[in-house]
Amino acid sequence: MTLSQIQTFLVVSDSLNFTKAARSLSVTQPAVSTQIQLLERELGVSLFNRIGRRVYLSQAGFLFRDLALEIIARVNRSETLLHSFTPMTKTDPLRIGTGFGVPPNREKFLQHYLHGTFQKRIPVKSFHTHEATLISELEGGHADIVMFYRLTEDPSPFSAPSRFREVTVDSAKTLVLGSPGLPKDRWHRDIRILENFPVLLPPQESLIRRPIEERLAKLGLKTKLGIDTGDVELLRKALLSGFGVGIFPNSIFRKEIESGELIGLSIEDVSFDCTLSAYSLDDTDSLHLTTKQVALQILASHWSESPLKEKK
Amino acid sequence: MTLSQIQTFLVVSDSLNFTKAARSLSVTQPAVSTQIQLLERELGVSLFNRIGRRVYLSQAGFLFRDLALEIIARVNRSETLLHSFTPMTKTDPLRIGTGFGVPPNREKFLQHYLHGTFQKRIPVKSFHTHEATLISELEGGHADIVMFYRLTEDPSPFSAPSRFREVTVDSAKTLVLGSPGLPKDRWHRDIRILENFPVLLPPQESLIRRPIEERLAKLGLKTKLGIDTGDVELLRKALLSGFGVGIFPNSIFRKEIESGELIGLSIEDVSFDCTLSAYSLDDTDSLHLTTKQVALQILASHWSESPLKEKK
DNA sequence: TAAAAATACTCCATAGGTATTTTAT
DNA sequence: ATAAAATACCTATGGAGTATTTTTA
Repeated sequence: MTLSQIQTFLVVSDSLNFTKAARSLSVTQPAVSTQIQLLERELGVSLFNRIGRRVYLSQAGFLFRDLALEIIARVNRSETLLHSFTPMTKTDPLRIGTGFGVPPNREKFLQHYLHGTFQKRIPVKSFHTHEATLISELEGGHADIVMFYRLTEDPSPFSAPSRFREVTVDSAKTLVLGSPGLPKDRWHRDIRILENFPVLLPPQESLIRRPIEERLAKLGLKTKLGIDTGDVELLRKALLSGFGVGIFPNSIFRKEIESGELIGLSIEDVSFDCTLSAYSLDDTDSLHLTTKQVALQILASHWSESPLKEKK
Repeated sequence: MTLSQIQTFLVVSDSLNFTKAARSLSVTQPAVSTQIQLLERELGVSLFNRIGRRVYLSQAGFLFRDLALEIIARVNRSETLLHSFTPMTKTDPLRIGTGFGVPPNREKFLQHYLHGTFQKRIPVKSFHTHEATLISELEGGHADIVMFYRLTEDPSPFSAPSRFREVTVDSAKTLVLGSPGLPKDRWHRDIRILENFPVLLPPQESLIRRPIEERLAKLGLKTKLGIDTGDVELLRKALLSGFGVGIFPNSIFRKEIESGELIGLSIEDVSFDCTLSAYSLDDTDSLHLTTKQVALQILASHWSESPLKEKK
């Protein structure tokens, strides 16, 4: 399929006349015939019914027409948008706020890409705080990008979602995590284990804390809550020391799980999908991309795949 | 711009590496270079920043990426959709209901196209009734397609709009219409003329009656309402005889306006845009087009342009 | 008989390949 | 010195044109 075939199809579908279509496309009639035939052969359907010397759109043709219109509309939009594009020159520092479990100190990685994109040095300032604070920071215009974990099926935590652009930086599953050092006979897939150990949870202000607690309450489990802190380092040490088990998004402890230092059990009753999302103000209406949008894209496309490959 | 260029761009924008992209596209690196260069030249922007031997998406590249993804998604959807397409064989008669001002008796015209599309005779039954009745006919499943005029800026009159597919068959403007035979000195653009003649309006049940009356009320005009009927033939005769002036969508009396038998004045205060819409149950979820959807498309694409050309 | 689509065949533009150069790490 | 993109040049595929045939209204 080629764009010129799609365009030819659309013109023919308007006039229902190969000769007229050829004229308005400034080609000859056999050229139109051939292109439509190639398109039909490739799609495996007749787009037009040729009855006598009359031409009608077939059922498949009607189906294709809507999609073809959408394709051409986007091609034209690309052309007008990019043709009138002048790159922005903003060099303000980019303020990135991160919530619970989001690895800090990615400035270097991001700066690298920002430089490649803007061909200009754009400094990055990042800070780490509670989700609730983060959200108001973004809404108040004090941060350009914020990132935090949230339950995948929950709606966006923003009151005016359309103003903010969300990109998924990483997807994770909440897992019950424990040290392999825990007594073998108790460390199995039985949900009851949660009653026999201290249970470490994300901090109160985290957006994934409530769904976890709701699940635990629904199961009627009497868990002994251990540490309730946002300090991931502390939680990591507690888990590794065998102090207890924890319920966290797996990506926070991905390295430990991969190396076997921690084992994660995906127990249906308490685990759910969550998403590491980044938000920024949505400026797609304006002609030019803003730094934050580009940074968002960079975060989304490179964070989980190979976030550290540029560090070496 | 070609689809293969767009696809190449997307692969390169993922890997940010021409050589790797070339490998996964099964072409050579110079081929990728050339295609990206051609694309950039055509769009008039750099899509990638080549810094040293590193490649980064430029601002314009990020802008284009979203559109490119949408284009390719639709191309792929076309291919899967049409490849698994088997034409439907339904031959039930198509029940079309029309409201005020919609020319009846287009069965022959539609049947012609339906036959061309389905290569099978599909009978059409049409009936003419009040808008309110039409809507409940469609919702009750007693009509396949209904058509009526409505104010363009008004929302769809259906309670569950998502269930129904709307296509615009024609666009019109309500005009103050009068015969050229009316006394010259009174027949001008002064809105006050409406107080000195009987004013013919669309019937009560029509969806465009209320907006017209609201405008007249807003202007505080004391109009003498003449005939209140849905019979277009009667209204036409009343207008042509110079009995009074009327306020109707121009397309109802398009022929008379073009021939000069009637003159239409676009007086800002009372005229507004309206739309001749056709609705049917939206079945786009299912793989196959239904007869009514194809008929909708036919109506939309051929009604206003050349509705009668097949009659000769 | 005329008008429209399909077919046959030729030609040329362009996409892609090979070999090489340039550039930066 | 090596790895990656750009360039130069060549080849071949395929799209478009011309001439002709087929079909039907």
